[in-house]
Parts: sequence; structure tokens; C-alpha cells
Amino acid sequence: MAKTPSGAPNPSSDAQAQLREAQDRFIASWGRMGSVWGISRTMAEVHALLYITGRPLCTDDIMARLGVSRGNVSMSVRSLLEWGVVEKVRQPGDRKEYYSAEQDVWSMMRAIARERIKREVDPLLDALDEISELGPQVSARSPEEARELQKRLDDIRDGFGLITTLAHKFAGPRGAGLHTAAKLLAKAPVGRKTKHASARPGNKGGAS
Amino acid sequence: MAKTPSGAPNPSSDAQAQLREAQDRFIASWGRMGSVWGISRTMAEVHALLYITGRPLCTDDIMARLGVSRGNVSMSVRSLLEWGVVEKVRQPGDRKEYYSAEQDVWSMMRAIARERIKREVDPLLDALDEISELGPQVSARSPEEARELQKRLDDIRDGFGLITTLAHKFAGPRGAGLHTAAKLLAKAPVGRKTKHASARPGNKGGAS
DNA sequence: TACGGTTTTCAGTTTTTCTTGAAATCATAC
DNA sequence: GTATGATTTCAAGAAAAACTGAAAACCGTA
Repeated sequence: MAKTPSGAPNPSSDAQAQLREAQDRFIASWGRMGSVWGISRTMAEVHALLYITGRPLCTDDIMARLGVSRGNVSMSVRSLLEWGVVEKVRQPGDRKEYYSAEQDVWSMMRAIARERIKREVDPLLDALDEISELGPQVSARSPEEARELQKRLDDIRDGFGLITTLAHKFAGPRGAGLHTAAKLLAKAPVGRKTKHASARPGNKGGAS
Repeated sequence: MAKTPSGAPNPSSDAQAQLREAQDRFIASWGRMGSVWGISRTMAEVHALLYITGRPLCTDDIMARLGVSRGNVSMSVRSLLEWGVVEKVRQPGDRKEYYSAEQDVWSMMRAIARERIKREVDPLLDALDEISELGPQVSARSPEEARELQKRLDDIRDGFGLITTLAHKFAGPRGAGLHTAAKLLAKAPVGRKTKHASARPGNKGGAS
């Protein structure tokens, strides 16, 4: 892997290779996550690359590093811009556009949460409202089943409604911050026990 | 079924049809949501059907109502059982298996949250831990970049770690309940006075 | 144990989604 | 204003995911 060209021991390039290896692994993991989230693998990989290198890269850098086409990079970057987790950076005297990722993890998470709520919850709420309007017509004729149906719709509506409210409160553009919410919850007393609360075993308690 | 055969006004079957229409719309919405969540449309639709009708249905009922194959129903139901949002019900004197969905919305949401954390976050944390172990080797040779890399990995790790902890606390099998968490947050004062937690300066307002 | 209905499995097919590559568009420096 | 190089778009192709249908396994009943 470390391409030390024939016999010339180059310590620096060796370390470089390991760095790169670590980055690649991160990129791969984040990309795999992307597909679970319903976004394209490449889009997630581009984001991972920009985040983990921490410096602005241009289209060609990204193409070269990830081995994907120009068009693909263009579309992925555009989505990331829409999500608000990447921004354009202009370098004086260079015609290329450079892109760099939000470095603050909590800002990043807020952006992701915001976008996911928008894509996943809001359309559902709209649909539920619409469906509920069909209710009254039905209930005139079939009171029992109609009431059951309405209750079920309302239950779901209330649940997701509360979630959206919270999302706006904490993750919205002027929200209090997800981090705040998380800390609030972490401290909150929890009715019963919770002895073995700590995460999974095998957890390297923070390499720092 | 509710086919009012030409000209015979049948009030009851009319109401039936509207009920069914409302159910179908709910099923369609929930199914669409499913694809955003990275689960198959059919799996979500089966769940929606069981939830909204509120009574146990057998494989043939589901096939007929959703117009999907037996195999597909079988696989979808199995996943739903694994998620813990559907359970088998046996009807005396009938050899068929019946399935019914969790009717409590908050239990349902806890189950969903639990499963999503398991699928989306845990593997990422494992990968991050693994990658961090590569760090020390690198840092010996390339201290500056290695430290940056490590910090970025740790930041992500911490963020998602906190989220997992909360998930276990509130959504875990013995958790305090998502509803509790939601109510806690909804009540929490949100003064913008947080120390210095939120967005960084470099974060251009942009954001859609 | 044998029977008959029920469920599960899985190879092959269909559908959906992602990616490429090149033409069209756009922006900058001169 | 134009030449030059970067970016965007999009139709066609590739890859991935979902679905079907029928054979095999399963299970309760007699």
C-alpha cells in the first residue's frame, strides 16, 4: 500500500500513507452510513472527505480521491450545499471553486436533523392532515370504525407533531442547539434505575 | 367488495369505501416514508396496514389488500417482527398465523428509534473506534496532521456517542420512554443564553 | 405417521436508483 | 468582448434493490 518506490525508505510518505488509510476508512464508513440514510453513497463520501481533510478541495481533487466522475461530484456537492453542511470557497487568482465542510459537529448534526425532518416528517404530517379531512364524511355513516381510524391518525399525528416541534426548537436555524438538548436529556433524572447505561463494551474510552 | 352494482345506492358500502380510501392514503404515505427511511416500501405498507386497521390480519388478507406477492409479505412481516413493531397472533381453530401491529404510538416510536440507532449509529461508532486505533502509529511521524485527524474523529465519536447514550436511556428496552424525553424537552426553557455552544462564527448564515 | 394447508426460501426478473461522459452553459482573466 | 477553462445538465448505461412465483420446508391435526 505505502508506495515506497523501490528501496528508498521514506518515513514521511509512510506516515502519509497511514494517514490516508485512516481517512479512507472514515470515508468508507460514512459512505456506508449514507446508504442507510437514503442518500447516495457518493454524496456521503464527498462530505466525509471534505470533513476529514478539513481543507477546501476542488472538483478535481474530489474526483481523484474518490474515483468518481465529474458529473457525480457536481451533483453530490450541490446536494451538500443544499443540506447546508458544505460551502463554496473561492481562492483568489484561481478559477476553480473550492468546497469545504462545516467543521463543527453539532452544527453539522443540526443541519442533518433539519434536513431529515424536512424530508421525512413534514410530508407525512401534511398527508395525515389531508387524510383526517376525509374523516368527517365517513363518520356520519360508520361511527365506530371511523372513530377508531381517527384516533389512530391522531395518535400518529400527535407523536410526529411533537417531534417536529422539538426539532424546530432545537435544530432549527434559530434553535437552541442540539447539543443543548442532548445535555439537558443526559442530565435529566430518569424515573428508574439505569445502572448499565454506558454504551457498548469494547468502547475505547476516547482516544484523547 | 364495496362495489355498489350500478344504481343501487348502498349507504353502508359507500361509507366503507371512504374508510378504505382513508386507510389506503395512510398506507401510501407511510410507505413513501419507508423508502426515505431506507426500508422497503412494502415493509412500511404492511406495517401501516396492520396499524391502521388495528386488527390481526393473515398473509392472504395482506396480499389481497396491498397487491403484493406471498413471498414479499412473508419477508416484510419477518422484518417487522424483528423490529418489534408487529406480533404474531394465533386464532383458535384456525391454522393461519395472524399479525397485529403495536398500537401504542410511543412504543412504536421507541422500537423504531432503537432499530435505527442499531442500524445507523452503532456500526459507525464501531468503525470510528477501529480507525482511531490507527492514529497513534501515524502521529509518531506526522504529528500535526495526525492530531487534526484525531480531533475530527473524536468530535464525531463524541457527538454520536452522546446520541447513543440518550437513545439507550430513553428508547432502550428498559428506557424511560421517548414520550418522557419529548415532554422534558418541550418544557425546557430555551433561552438563547447558552454558554457558547452553538454555531461557530465561520458559519455563514446561508443555510437555506 | 400421513395429510393438507401455511409459511419460508431463493433464483430469476423487474423496478428503481445511481453513475457516467460528453455537450451545453457559465464565469473569469485578459 | 472573447478565449479559456470550470461547472452543470441529462440521456443512456450500470448497479443495486425490491419483488415474484413456485418449490421446499414446516406444522398442526387426525
